[in-house]
Order: sequence, then structure tokens, then C-alpha cells
Amino acid sequence: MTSTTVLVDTMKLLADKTRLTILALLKEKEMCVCDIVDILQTTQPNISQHLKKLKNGGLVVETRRSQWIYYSLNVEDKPYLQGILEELPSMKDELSRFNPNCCK
Amino acid sequence: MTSTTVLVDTMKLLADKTRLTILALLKEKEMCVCDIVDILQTTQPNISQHLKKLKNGGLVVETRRSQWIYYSLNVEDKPYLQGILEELPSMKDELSRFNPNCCK
DNA sequence: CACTAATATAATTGTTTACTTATATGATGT
DNA sequence: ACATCATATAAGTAAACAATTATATTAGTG
Repeated sequence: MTSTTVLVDTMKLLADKTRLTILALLKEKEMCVCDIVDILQTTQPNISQHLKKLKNGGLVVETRRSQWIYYSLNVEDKPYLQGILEELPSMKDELSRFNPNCCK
Repeated sequence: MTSTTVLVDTMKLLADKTRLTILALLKEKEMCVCDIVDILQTTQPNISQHLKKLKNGGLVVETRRSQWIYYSLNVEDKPYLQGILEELPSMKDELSRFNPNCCK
């Protein structure tokens, strides 16, 4: 069982368009920060700060691979979020349109 | 499919402890405003404003029955919320402990 | 029609939060 | 060691938001 306070904190993480879009992107595949910055067309610090919140909230994990840091979803232990994650729109179009490949 | 914007607005409704607790209460049974005020131990305008937001967001519906207005969950058309609603803690204890019966 | 009870609305205040700009850290390649 | 690229952190600002206090509305009752 999850306490209401923890649940509220998790809902706060989902209550932001930038973060929800990041999660929608990570649903497709793991991504590095520069990818997300390119696709969402905002500043690097903005994305970096959102990723930090998502990481602190346990929704994503990071993996450094040489100079790039890849983020990926970490929701296996939160099945109650599945419905919402499934409801997020597909980001396939955005991914194929931009295809930034900044981290290669 | 639900747009990200609508989804964000719905998540904002869930990203508050008072509102999440109201939803947990309404999961047990429909309730009038004074019931909720008694149980959550806050002010009537506070609850009234939260209920208004939940109503505008389509998460609850109201039914006037003489001088009292009863609120109840309205989530049949939002299956993606089921997981979260199920994760909310049971309010049975609170209900039996207070049993305010202000609206009878 | 007054009076009361239940609920809603308005205005104010303090806090939280997202975003920006500037700077720092950390890794890679020369 | 230095320059560059990727990412993180810090500080400041403006907007969003929850809670409070005061007031308005609406329904029921004598």
C-alpha cells in the first residue's frame, strides 16, 4: 500500500506537461538529455531539472554511457501508474520527425 | 485517447492531499459537504473549493437532495484512473470513527 | 416574511513551482 | 593540460495554487 503523501508527490510529478511528455518519450525508448531537449524545444537546464525530479521520485533511472546520461522509465514497481502511462499519446511521430542523434 | 493537456489537468486534480483524500472518501460512499468538512477537519470554503475543482474536472458529480448537496465519484469514463483510485488507502476507519451525520 | 442551516463565491496572503540566465562539474579528445 | 561537449546546479522571477476570512446564495422552517 502506498501512503497518500507518497501518492500525492507522485501525482505532482505527473501534473506537468513537460514531465508527462518526457515520460511519454521514455515509454518509446531510453533517451539522453540532449535528445529530450531537442525534441521538446526547451532549454537544457529546464529538462535537467525535470529529470532530476522524476529521478528523485523514482519514476526514471539514469545510466551514464561515456559522456551521455541516458534516462529510462522505472515503473515496474508502480503498477497503479500503468493506466496513465498507457493513456499518454504516442511519441513515435516526434521521434521520427526530429531524430536528433545528438548522443552518438 | 486523451490529450496530454487534459491528462495534465486531471493529474493536477490528483496532486493535492485534500483532494486525493476526498476521492478516497467518495470511493466508500457519496457524501455531503458537511460530512467531508467534519472528517477532514478543515474549513467549509476549503472543501467547497476543492469540490468545485473536482467537479469542473469531471471527477465528481453533485446531486442536491433538499438542503444538502451530495458528491459522488464520476470515473467510469476514465479507466486510466482506476489504478490510482485503487491505490488510495481505505477510509473505512475514518468513516466509522467520525460518523458525523450532519446531513440527515 | 424572517431566521437558520448548508453551501458557494470573493478577496487576500503565503507558498510552491516552472522557467530563465548564469555558472559549475564532469567526461572526451587533441 | 586545454578546449569542447554534455549535463548539473544555483539564483532570481513570475505565475499558479491552497488555505483563510468574510460575505453571498439557496433551501427549509416557523
